[in-house]
Formats: sequence, C-alpha cells, structure tokens
Amino acid sequence: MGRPPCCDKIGVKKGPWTPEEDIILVSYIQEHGPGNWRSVPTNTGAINIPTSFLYCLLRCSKSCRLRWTNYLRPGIKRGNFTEQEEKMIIHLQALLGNRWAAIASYLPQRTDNDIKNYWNTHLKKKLKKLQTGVDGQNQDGFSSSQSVSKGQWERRLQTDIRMAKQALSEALSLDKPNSLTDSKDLNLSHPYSRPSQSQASTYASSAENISRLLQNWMKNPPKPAAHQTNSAETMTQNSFNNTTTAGSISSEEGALSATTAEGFDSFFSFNSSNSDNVSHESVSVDQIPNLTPENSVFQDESKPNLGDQVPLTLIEKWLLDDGSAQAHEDLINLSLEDGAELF
DNA sequence: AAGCGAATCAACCGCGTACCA
DNA sequence: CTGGTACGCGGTTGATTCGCT
Repeated sequence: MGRPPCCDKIGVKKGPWTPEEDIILVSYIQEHGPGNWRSVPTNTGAINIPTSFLYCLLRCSKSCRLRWTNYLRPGIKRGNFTEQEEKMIIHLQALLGNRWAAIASYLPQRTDNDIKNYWNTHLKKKLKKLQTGVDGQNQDGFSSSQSVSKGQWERRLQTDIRMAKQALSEALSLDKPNSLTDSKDLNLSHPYSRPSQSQASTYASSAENISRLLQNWMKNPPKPAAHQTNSAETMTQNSFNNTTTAGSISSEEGALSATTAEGFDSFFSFNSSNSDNVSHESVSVDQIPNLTPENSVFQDESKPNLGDQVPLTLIEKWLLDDGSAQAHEDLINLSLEDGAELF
C-alpha cells in the first residue's frame, strides 16, 4: 500500500553535517544519482567508499536532500550576490512573491535557501529603507511582498499560466534543440521547462565545495569511523572544518581557491570542452574511490534527464555562456515592463 | 582583550502536493 | 476513489561569525 514507510526518527542525526557525511552522500549520489532520497540513509552503508567512511548515514532523507540541493550540488555559486542577481531577485520577488524555488529557477547557481536568506537579510532591509525614503512609494516601481495587491495576485496567476504554457510548448519541442537558444522569450520561459535542464546545467558548472572537500580528504584522511558518534565534534576541529561545515570561509580559502570551476571540471572530467587546457594539482577523479570519470555525479544525472533529448553541450553553453548575462538582462527588462504594467 | 548585540546562513520543521498501490 | 507515504517548498530557528564599544 503506497510507499514504504518513511525513515523512523529514532537515531536520526541532526545538526551540521560533517565532511564524512558529505562524502558519503556525494558518493552515494554519484553512484545512484539524486532522487529516491528515502533510500539514501539506508543504502549509503553499502557504498564502496574508503573504509573510514563505511557506515550508514544517520540522516533522514529530508536532510540528505536538503544538504545536496543547498550545499553539495555542483554548480552552486556561493558568496556575494552580484548587483544583477540582486535586481533579478527583487523583480522576481515582486512578480512571483515569496516563491523562492521559482525565483531560484531563474538563478541556476543559487539555491532557493540562499535567495531566501539573502532576501530576508539584505534585500528586505534595502527595500524598506528605499520605501521609507520615498514614503511608501518605491522608486523602482515595485512594492514589497507585504503589500501584494489583488491585481498583483492576478497578474502572478497569469504569469504562471503563461509560463506553464511556454513550458509545455518547450517540452513538446524538445527535439528541436535550437529553440533553446533562439527565442528571446526563452529567457522567461526556460526555467519552467527546466526540470531536466536545470539538472544538467548545475552539473555543468563547478562544484568547488565538493572538490575542496575531497581534496582535503585526500590530504587529511579522517580516522577510522569507530568513533562516528564523536565525529561531529572531532571533525569540526580539524581541517575539514574549513571545507564544508557552515560554509565558513577561512584563511585556507585563499589557498584552496585555486580549485575553481575549471579545477573541478578537470576533477570530475566533466566539462570535456575545458578539460584540455586545464592541469591542476587537484586530486584526480581516479584517486577517489567511486568518483571515476565514467560514473561521475554529473553524468549520472544528466544522462537520464536530458542527454538523450538535447545535446548537453548546448545547454552548458547556454548556461555558461557570457551571453546568459544578457539573457538575465533581458529578463530584468521584461520584468520591469511587466512591473510597469502592474503599478 | 572582552563583552555584547547584530548579521548571517545552514539546517530544521511543518504543511501542501504528488504519487503509488 | 482512497489512504498512506515521499517529496518539495516556505517559514523559522539557532549556532556561528562579525563588528562595534
């Protein structure tokens, strides 16, 4: 009847993730691909990973999914938001409301959590400041989320419908890859045709976080995991601390920053177009058990979703291309026009 | 150098929806 | 159609870091 029962909450670990756990999760996803999160905590014990990591993830599926999507997933851009991103978020928020997942779909390198945090910590204040300065009337012509008018709500609905339509037509014409790059409307419509695209795209970019994680692991292999229960405490004291937990940026960051997008490309041998001219001291794939080029995370995920339908390189190009900045500009302009209609 | 409040952000929680038998 | 479960999302929390006094 239905699906098998969810992970029982007894013995489920909470709190910050340790590098060990990260590696287990990455290894698992690299082998099986994302999704089917429920099986992650139980199946990870069977992964052929370094003996020191040979234990099950004591995390609930939810936590695994969250960790992957918000932190470990390749292609995530961290650090300061650019002005352009900021503008996009502001306009999209005005357009879509607090639907962070939808907004995040326009910013493939940012997670919804990131955007949400950024909105709550930075942009909200910024807009408030702006609003008080103009006495309730926003200079840019958009209002805050708190004052979503009925018209705005209707507008949102219309936008959704329009996007859904476009997504559908995109999906139906997926066998025409060129449609991805030609239409200007694509700028607005692509995110909703994205389920497959976004996955392919995110793997197209770097994943320096994982890279650093694994790199450090190679430098400082952890002690055997008999003391797994203490790992959180002990690991946060060692060099791993700088690589994953809490995303803290330390002095080591500089030294490690060499492992950037292209570094990771070589690391996972993913971006074949770039791998030629890249040579790094970074740990190579075949040094990491299970992280072989043949079954890299990226391939695992990109293949079933898109590889058969749209040439991956095309999407990569689209996403990595500098032209995408122009696409974002277009989107902003479009949103602005929409916003003008709104208010 | 120490204390304290503010800011930041990873992770958790709960709810709604989708999916499966 | 129904009941049960997984998944995904948005809101919230709390630990950590930062900056000021």
